[in-house]
Amino acid sequence: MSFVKYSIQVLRSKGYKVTRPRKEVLEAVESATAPVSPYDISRMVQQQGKHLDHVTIYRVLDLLCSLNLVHKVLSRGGFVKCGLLDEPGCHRFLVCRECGVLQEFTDEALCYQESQIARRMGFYPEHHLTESSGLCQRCR
Amino acid sequence: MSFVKYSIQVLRSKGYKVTRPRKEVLEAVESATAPVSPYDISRMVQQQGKHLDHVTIYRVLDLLCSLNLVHKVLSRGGFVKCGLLDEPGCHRFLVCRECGVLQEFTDEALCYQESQIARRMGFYPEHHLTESSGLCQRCR
DNA sequence: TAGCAAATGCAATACTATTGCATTACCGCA
DNA sequence: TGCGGTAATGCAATAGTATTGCATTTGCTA
Repeated sequence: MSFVKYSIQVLRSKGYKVTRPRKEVLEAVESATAPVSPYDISRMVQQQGKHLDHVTIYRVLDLLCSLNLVHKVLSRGGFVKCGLLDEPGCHRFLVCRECGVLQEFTDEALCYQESQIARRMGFYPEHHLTESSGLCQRCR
Repeated sequence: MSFVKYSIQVLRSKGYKVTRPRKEVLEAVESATAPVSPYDISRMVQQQGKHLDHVTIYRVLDLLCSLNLVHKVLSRGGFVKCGLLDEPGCHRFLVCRECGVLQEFTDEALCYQESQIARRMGFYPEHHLTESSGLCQRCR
């Protein structure tokens, strides 16, 4: 099932309305390989002759993040669709510093070790943020 | 040796001038346990009856980052002094979501594993960004 | 299809970040 | 210690990013 369709299902199942703005944000994120900012999305929508207020885009992205349908990539200041919709746990990213292309993966062992170290230091971890920057195969 | 003194040494050794603004930014960062933003620093300096232009603060922080004397903590949008000045390699952070207090550590094994996985996925990693959020002992 | 609550759009505003250029002040050298 | 050259700063202007409150619209249920 496509990212957009799956997301719409999730929205409905949680009681959120499926609106035109939400669908368009989903489609914009779906079509992107690299992280896109709220204003990127605004421009993408405009290029199709439509319009979305940027405030709406911010709010939609917030919601999608809270539902784990998209991730915020801090090192890029942008958002990507979640590439592992069915896999829970800690998601990690490889981001190409040249083209911004993104690959997503999880690794339970790594996540476990990280938590162990944190706890040994008296810290109670809830969420790990991991973004590796470097070069993708193409840009190399 | 204190963070400020060490940093001044590094600045000199690389041919950078040791100026009043640079010293004040270093002192502000030194005194903070949680990440501080450029404008935070601006306010801290003002509370001492002094003044620094925010543009200068941005530039100083850029420089200090490039010298690995401070780190930018993306999940907080702020900067902290490097807590492991003598240890090279990949630095990781535990950030308390309540009070923002930060602990820094490195772990070669983790870093190595991360790189291995990345390479197996056709990616050439250069830098790992890891920030775990959760609760510190006090806030728990 | 009518009504309600959720969601959007708009306006205003605050915060964050960057650039170019004139002026200042740090540092090496006499 | 004082001077000159250059790196660094401050200022002004501007662009980009993010948030809030409120009136209006729209999706969804009955």
